[in-house]
Amino acid sequence: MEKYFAILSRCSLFAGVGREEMGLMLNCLGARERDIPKGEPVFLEGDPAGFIGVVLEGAVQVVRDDYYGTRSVLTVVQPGEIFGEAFSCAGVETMPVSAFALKGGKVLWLDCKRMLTVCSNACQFHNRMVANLLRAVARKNLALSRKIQFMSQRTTKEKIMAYLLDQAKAQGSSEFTIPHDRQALADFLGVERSAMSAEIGKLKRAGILDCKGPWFHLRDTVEEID
Amino acid sequence: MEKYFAILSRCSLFAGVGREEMGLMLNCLGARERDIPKGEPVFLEGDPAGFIGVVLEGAVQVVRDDYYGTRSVLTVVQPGEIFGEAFSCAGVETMPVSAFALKGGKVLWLDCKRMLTVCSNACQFHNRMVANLLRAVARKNLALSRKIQFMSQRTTKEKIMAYLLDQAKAQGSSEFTIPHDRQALADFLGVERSAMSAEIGKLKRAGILDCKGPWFHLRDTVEEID
DNA sequence: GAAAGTATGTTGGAAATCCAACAAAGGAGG
DNA sequence: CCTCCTTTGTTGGATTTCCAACATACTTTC
Repeated sequence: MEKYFAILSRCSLFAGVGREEMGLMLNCLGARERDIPKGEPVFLEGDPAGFIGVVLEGAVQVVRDDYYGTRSVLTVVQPGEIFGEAFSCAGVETMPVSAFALKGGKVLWLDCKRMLTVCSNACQFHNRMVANLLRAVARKNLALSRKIQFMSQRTTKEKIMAYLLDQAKAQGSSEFTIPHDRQALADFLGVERSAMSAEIGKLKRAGILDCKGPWFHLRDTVEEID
Repeated sequence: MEKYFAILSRCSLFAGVGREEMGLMLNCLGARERDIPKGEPVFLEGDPAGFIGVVLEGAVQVVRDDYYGTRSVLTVVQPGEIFGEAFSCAGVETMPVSAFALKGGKVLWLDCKRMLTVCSNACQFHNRMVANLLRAVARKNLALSRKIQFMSQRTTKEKIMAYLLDQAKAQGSSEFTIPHDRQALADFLGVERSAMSAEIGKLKRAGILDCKGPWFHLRDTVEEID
């Protein structure tokens, strides 16, 4: 566990927690590590809720598949970020979504009930952690609002551009990489992969952007798009 | 303030708070009441964040308008429910959305910073309130996830049905009323009002549902839709 | 380095959406 | 009761998306 202190100290949940307290708190929260091979489920729809997951290595994709098999990508969770916390904090019995490892990696499982119940060991940190958790859940809320903003756009092109402009702003540069492959980006924006691919092609030919794989560059020329 | 105790005691924020503590807490949170006439803004995009609003009477619609004037309805807040909490708890400076009063009504403003800072008067309730707040933010998270689930459907008809099935489940009956008019429902689902209207017409003729204004009835016949 | 498998780009026709404009149905106010 | 105004339903053409199928990289594996 000690080797992941660098990751965990960047985790919003442990903001302001020192190395020595970290160990106590992880113990208090019933932390256990688990390896997930690439492509394998981290948890599945219907699994009992009540946990908070922390990505230590790799990346985790949270998805919801409907009756027809249409997949909706809710979010991609990177090392140091958490998942499952909203469902657990809301008090639902079972998870309404599934999650899969994009790359092989490690996740840390924390018991949400222990987090919300006052403990005897590290109470001075407990309140801080609940405040951290509150902030983390609120931020995830903002992320969902942004996703809704993208999906609210009328055309595929507008959805793509809204997402890319947001990414450029978030990463502070007109050059950036995204955490989705093309299929996942389409599932994230709620559009067809092939149609999206065609629109990206148009945007490239129009000189609006350049891209190669996960790398994008938004040009600052503002011209008419075909 | 006293006259709204019935409403406030049903507010998730004050779960488990008695009548006498309520007054202390409201004072502690810097609560102030405000009347909003029908159609007027409750707050506007760009206004400073840091507050939590509680609807006492009427209803508040939270929206986001993009460059082109396309409106996206994020949520409708009913009496006893709260709004603005996610943005304030996430620590953003200014509100990224606007809100308008659907009917004339009253809202209560609470200072979010005071809620997150330990006070001297009612500390035993303070921790409970932070826990309540966490649960409320997490639940709003679920509501956003459900909205995304509706919007992820490919066709307008599927979006409508997904929403109506969810409402029927939430209200525990195949007959129910929705808090949106047709334009707002379209803005909520991210579709065109006229196209939605046409699809609802088809569903009625197909015997899938019946509706009149905000009232809907989902029939349990499962037949092919034209 | 060849082969198999995966990811991405491209295309064409069918289907659905968008948009604008109008018709019809209600409600509010005089 | 009438008029004005808002909301809801309807229609048709232009646009866009969806879907399936295929072509072309790029990766991985042996």
